[in-house]
Formats: sequence, C-alpha cells, structure tokens
Amino acid sequence: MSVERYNPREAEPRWQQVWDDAKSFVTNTDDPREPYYVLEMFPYPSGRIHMGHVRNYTLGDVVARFQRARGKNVLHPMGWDAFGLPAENAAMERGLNPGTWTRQNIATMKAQLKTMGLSIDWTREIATCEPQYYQHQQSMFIDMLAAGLVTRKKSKVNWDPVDMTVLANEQVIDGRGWRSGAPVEQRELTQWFFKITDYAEDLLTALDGLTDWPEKVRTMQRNWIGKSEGLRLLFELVPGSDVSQQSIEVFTTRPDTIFGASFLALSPDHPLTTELAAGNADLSEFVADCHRQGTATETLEKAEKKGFYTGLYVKHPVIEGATLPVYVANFVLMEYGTGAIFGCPAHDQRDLDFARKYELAVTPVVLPPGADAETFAIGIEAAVDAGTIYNSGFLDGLAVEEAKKAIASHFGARTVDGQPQGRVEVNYRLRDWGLSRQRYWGAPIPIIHCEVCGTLPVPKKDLPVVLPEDVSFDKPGNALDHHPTWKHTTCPQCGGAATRETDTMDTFVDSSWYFARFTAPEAPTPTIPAVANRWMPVDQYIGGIEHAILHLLYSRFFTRAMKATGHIGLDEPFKGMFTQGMVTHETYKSADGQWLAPEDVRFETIEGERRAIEIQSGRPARIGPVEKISKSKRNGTDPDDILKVYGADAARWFILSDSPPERDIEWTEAGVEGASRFQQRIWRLVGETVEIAKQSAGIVRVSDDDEALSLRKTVHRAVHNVGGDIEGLRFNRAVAQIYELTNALVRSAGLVAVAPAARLAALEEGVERLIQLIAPMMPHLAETCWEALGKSGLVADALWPSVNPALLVDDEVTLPIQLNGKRRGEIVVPKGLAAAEVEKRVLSLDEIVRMLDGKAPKKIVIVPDRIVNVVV
RNA sequence: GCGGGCGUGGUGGAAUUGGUAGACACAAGGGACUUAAAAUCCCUCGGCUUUGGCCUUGCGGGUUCGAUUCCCGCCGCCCGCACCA
Repeated sequence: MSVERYNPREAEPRWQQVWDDAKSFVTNTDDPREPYYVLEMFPYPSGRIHMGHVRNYTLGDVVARFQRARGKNVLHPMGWDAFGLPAENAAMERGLNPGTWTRQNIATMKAQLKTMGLSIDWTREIATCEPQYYQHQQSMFIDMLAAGLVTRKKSKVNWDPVDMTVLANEQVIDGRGWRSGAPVEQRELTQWFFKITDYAEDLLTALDGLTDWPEKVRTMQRNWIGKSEGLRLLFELVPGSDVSQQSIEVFTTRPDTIFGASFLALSPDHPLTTELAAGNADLSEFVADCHRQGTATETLEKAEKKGFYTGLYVKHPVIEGATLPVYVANFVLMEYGTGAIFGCPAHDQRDLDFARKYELAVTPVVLPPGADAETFAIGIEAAVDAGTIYNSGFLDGLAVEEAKKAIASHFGARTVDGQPQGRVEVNYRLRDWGLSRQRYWGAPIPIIHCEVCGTLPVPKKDLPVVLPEDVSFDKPGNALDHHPTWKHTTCPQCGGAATRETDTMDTFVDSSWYFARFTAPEAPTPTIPAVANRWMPVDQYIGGIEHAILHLLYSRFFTRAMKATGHIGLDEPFKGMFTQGMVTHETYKSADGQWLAPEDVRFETIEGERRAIEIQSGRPARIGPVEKISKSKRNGTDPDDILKVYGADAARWFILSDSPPERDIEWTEAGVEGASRFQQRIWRLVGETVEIAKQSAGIVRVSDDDEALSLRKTVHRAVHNVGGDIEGLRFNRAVAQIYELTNALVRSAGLVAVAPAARLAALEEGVERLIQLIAPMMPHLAETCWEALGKSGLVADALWPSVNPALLVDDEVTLPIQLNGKRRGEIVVPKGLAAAEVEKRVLSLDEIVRMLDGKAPKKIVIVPDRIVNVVV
C-alpha cells in the first residue's frame, strides 16, 4: 500500500476557499456564546509581510482557532495602520502618491496573509487612512477637547531647516537630519497635547491589576511613568540680590538630607537663569554650551558635571546664618520638578561630583548602619543607602523615612513670601502626549483658526475633514500646508475667512482605538458602546515588545479618555498581553566581506564541521552570528518563498515548535523541512488508519485490550495537556506533546494489524483526536485529514475533544528509589499505596538490601506517588 | 549607573509545589530497503569510566532526606531607562 504524498500547494488554497465560502470566521455580536476577543497588532502596510508578521499572526491564529473549538464566539479581526511617514518618503523618492502606494501595499499584504490560512473575519477590515475610520477619530478628538482632555501649548521640536519639517528623535542622527544632513534646530511650536499626565496615577496603579501582562512590560511602564514623592521647598535669596524673584523653589526626594545641603543649582533653561544671562555674556555662553551638549556629546564622553556660579546666595533653611551659593548646572533638567535642586554632595553622586569639582562642602548627614559617627567620611562615592540621620539638629537619630516626614511638617508650618516654605508633592516623569505632526499623511486635526474668533473645533456636522489626495511633494515642508485650496475655509462662528489646522495626528492616535472600532466597524459613531463593552477588553493581545511602552500606554490612556467621553465603558483595553520574540537567522559574509543572502550560500559538512560556500564564486563564505532578520544584513527569508515551497502549515508548525513564543526564534531551513516531514508523517498515519479500517470492515470491534487501553490513556493525556499548553501560550510544549502522541499512534498502527478487533477503535479515536489537536496549528492539513477520515463537516467547526478523566489517572506508579538522595532504583506500586507498605516493599528489594549491606536506615522519606529516599 | 530578565548536551529547548535532569525536536554518526538516489524505517547520541560506577544544569558557598528550582556571594550575556533631584 502506498499513500500519495500530501500536497499543501493543492490543499491549502482549496480549504481557504471552503472557509471563505462557508463564512467560517465571520463573527456575529448577537451570537449568544461566550465572547472571546483575540487580536494581533495590526501591521503597517510597508509593502510585503515579513517573518515577524508570520510569527505574530500564527500565534494569534492558534489562539483564535483554539478558542473557537472551545465553543467561544471568537472575534479575530485584521486591519492596517496605514498612515505614516514611509508613504511620504515613497512619494518624495519615487514620485508615488501616498494614498495609492499605501492601498497597493495593503492589497499585496492582504493577499499574502490570506495564503497563511488565518481565521480572520475580513468583513471587519479597517484601514486608518480611510475617512470612514479617521472621521470618528476626529469626532472623538472634539469630544475630548470639550472634556478638557486636550490642551494646546508650546513645545520644542527638532526642526530640519532644509526639508522644512519636524523630525522625530530617531530621525536626528548626530545632531543632523537623517535625510538632509542639515544641523537640526530646536524650535518652539504651538502643538496639541492629550493630557495623559492627568491619568498618571491611575495608569500607574492600574498596572497592578493587569495580571495577564508580562511583568517586564509592566515594569517598563512603571519606569516610564516615573513616580517620585518629594518636597517642593522654597529657598530665600539673601536680601539685596539684584533679581526679580525673592526665592527659588526646588524639588527634592531627599529632604531628610537638608542639613547636608551645600549649594543650589538651576537648570540652564530656568527663568532665573535666562534673566541672569541677559546681563551676563559668560553665563549666556555657558547656557549655549549646555544646549549644544544636549544633542552632540552622547557619543563622546559621559557628560562632565559643569556649573556656572551666578553670584547669588540663598539662606540655608535650617542652619541659622548659613548661606548656599547658587549655580547654573548642566545636569539639571527644566522639564522635571521645578528646574532647580539643592545639592547634598554626601548623599548624591552627581552632587558629589559637582562639589568635588567646585570645592564645595561635603557634610555627611546619614550614617550608614554600623558606621562610626566620629570617623565616617565621604570619599569619591556618595552614601545613597539608608541609615540614621546625624549632624542634623532636630532630625538627629531618625531613620531616613521618619526624617522625611519630620522635615516636611517642619517646612509646611513655616512661610516664605506668604506661602508654606515646603509642601509634599508627587512628581511624574511622564509628560503630556504631543499629537501634532507637521506632516501630510495623517488624520487631519479638525480645528479651524479664525483671526477673529480664535481656535475652534470643526463642527461635528462638517466632519470628516478629509485629507486631500491631490498633493505634490515638489516643495520641501508639509504638503498639506502647500495644497492650493484645502486649508482655506470659513469660520464656523463668524462666517469670515479662516484657515484649517494643517498639522495631522500622530499615528499612535490611530492605533489607540482601532481595537474598539473592530467591534463595530460600520457604525456611524466611533463605537456602539454596548457592543464595544460586550467584546472588550481584548482577551488576548499579541505583538512585539517594541510597543511595550508607547502604544500600550497611549491605548490605555485613550480608552480612559473614550470612557470619559461616553464611547466605551471600561478603562483597560487589553486583559491579556503577550509579547513575542524576534525572528532571527544566521548571517553570511563572502570572502571579501560582503553580506550574503541565505540563498547565495550552500553548505557542506567536512569532518563534522559545517561550512558555507558562496554558490556563485565557489569560494568559502563565513558563517556569522545569528541576528535579527534585517535588510542590511541580508539574512532575511521572504515569507512568500517559504509559503510557496513548504506551504503555510509547515511554516506555522515550525514557528510554533521548539522556541517558546516570547523568546527569539532562529529560522532554519532544516527546521522548516522537519515541519514538512512531520506533515507527511501525519498524512501517512491517517492513510494507514483508513486502510486498516477498510480491510477490517467486517470485523466487530469488541473490547479494548491492555494495548488499546494504554493507547487511549496516551491520547487522553495528550488532549488534556495540549489544551492546557495552548491556553497558557506554551505552544512549543504543545508541539512536543503532539510529537509524542504521533509517535505512539504510529507505533500502535503497526500493532493494530495483529488484533484489529480489540485495538482498531482506540487507534481511530487517537488519530481523530490528533487531527483535532493539530487543527489550530496546521489547519489545512487537519481539514484534509478530517476529510480523509470520513468525518462530516469541517474540523474548523469541530469542538475541542473532551477528556475522560478516568483515563488521565494511572493505577500504578513508578517510584524512584534514592539512597542518600542519589537514584538507585525504582519500584512499581499501586497508586496511593500507604507509606508503611511502600517502605516495607522497598526494604525487601534485593538491590536495596544489598546496598544497605546490613546497616539500618536512619530515615526513610516517602512522598506518596512521587519518590522514596532512604537515608543511611 | 539604575531597573528587569536569562545562563541546562553539538543546537533549540523540557522538567508540576523542592522529588528519576536532558522529554520532544534539529544536527551528526551507523544500519536496513534500493541498480542508485530521494523518501521511509531501525539503532547510537552530556562527559569520564577499571562496566561497578563516578561526574554533570555558568562559578563558589548555604538551607534540605533531596536543589535546574529556594537563599547568599561572584562571573557572563541580553533587554529597558539613562544626569529624574
């Protein structure tokens, strides 16, 4: 008997068509079954899918298909993060229209994704560049503006004077624009901001409830929000200081060290610095120096602490008669706290570096545990750890935390300039989210500027503000701004001439609510709250770790803002979050150091050593390290080629095997070939099973013998374990279980021929279960096998097999026997056998008696059904 | 510098709550079938070894009857943040 080889090239498109025709993956909100929402991060339509997409969407699809099999009503949509810079770059570099370019890319990538056989509801597809989508974003922007969640303020941007455009930080390379090479200027522009800082505390504390998120992502978000509690503290300038203010406010998290203060330092951007610099050329030169340092020196050395003495003094707030000099220092940030600090060199490394340089006093005021107050001294390392306060008057003897409280109430009770000298304050590193982009290819910000009436939102009845697509890129700057007619409009209030805002929205806005739009993609409003609330939060969100902070944090904020404006009824958009690892590949270099693509190299094994040879020249090539797939290193494999040669199922299976999904995976030819072989192995097993059944057509299947019972136990355990592993996203373990099951079934198929009456039923059950287990991972192969087994309907619609609990338990267990913790033998006993009986049996074993050699055991540890340890 | 994570065979990795370390797979080697190849099937596969065993989860300690797992101290790698007062 010979079974024809399984042909994925024929089977895969066929089943994709069948699923399409049957609308297998179209989801209905009214379906009464329990909803389950699985979502992978939607792709940017860059042109072609890459292996990272293949991994991402495979992982999501397994979850989606598995949850469907578990009887859930699964929402599994797909869309396009379609606004963004590459479209404009294509326009500038190749003269393509951004809209046309984007839509073509979407068509190409959609076709590619379809060949993967994903269980996606394509009727819900959305693209953020279409007015049908972004009009709702504009509408919500207006709602959020009205709700006080949007503000307008000045902010610094990186300005490229040649391209006349704003650059993102990553587009500034060594202080120059990435495209023009021109030195980047800092410009102040008035921009729109979402007031994410209003939610800083909530976004921080709610992280504790996101228990289905990776701890790593939560930690990264905590750090990003950067909460610190401290004291705002006023220092009085000594009388007669020739400046407009009488005091300087600092922020400190270590008010307990106030007795050790030896200087004050202002940021170069502090208003007082600016005031002083106006009459002091040297200071203004110093400030300019600091600004230059901001962009350029990162690559040079670790910026040295530098200061400029202002000539001012402040009164020491707790030491009568003492004064502290005021410096401007390059390491003080205007954006954090008050832009001014007090320096306590003994207990802060930066302050210490600064004090040593300018020969300022270093007075320790926190005594480390066990140190001697008489002899303790600070060298070149500050003492930042906890201890007991000393040298500090009324704070002496307190612990650091107690001293913080004591000093806060001390300063709270005193007044300077008619206000409390100190007040406790919580500070966050998080800053408001600037959403204005001086770009063309984005959602227009629905605002009208009128010279008479000011800045007004576009009335909702006039939405959408449609982005014009008849634009040209022959002039530098924002193409939207250059459009001949678009920006000219009339004021909605006075009816006079007015202009539209030509800034567009950050694309992070687009991706901050698409998951909600998927729940009702055709709705005339941004969401239908009742529908959104039924599906949301997303049960399982899957994507790259690179979005751990911004995208996820913005989405968490935006969901809260949508709640505040009545568009949704929840705070947290993603119940479960999973971050996948990268796809990597070996790198190759030719003899003359050029990167070689995998298809340019062949391999030989000489004396067990694997060597690479450049095919074209026949010269030896160097095998380099395994690295993230990138164009520059040419170590990528085009998913299209893989899908054509091996088929979607083999690629999917390989992706799921071996490497845990959160870790990096190395793409190898051998691996995907192994996956391909495994497909054939399953296909042969199914063929043989069908064949045996056919030959045994007349035989009555009587009862199971031991062999059959043992197989059934293996099968049921596999069903149980694989389900648990998929649920826990441990796909590599699920794969290993399936291999074991397959091995057992293949072995058994050989035995069945001997006693088909007793065993065939068990084999048939096992093979059928196997096909159901692989169905979420290799759906096309599974359908083909399902059909071959003569099962009716689609395996995609079949429910996950139930497990007979009786078959999960063994009535016998093998106990390892240890002697002093080393394994010396084993014993098979009935499960649950009493410890005393186990002990009796173990001690009567010949090998144990021999090893004890007449000595009495000191102790016998028996863990029921687990292990026996004899101690002598 | 701060924060987090990770170190297990030639390789990817598995190991429940502290209970047989190396499941499963890849690679490699040997054999069967074949005119031959592919495909398939079988065997070997951490190290040492006097064949009785001994050693082995980055290194060194500790707790325990028992440690890949818990604790302490090192070493190495990766990621994030980085002058945050």
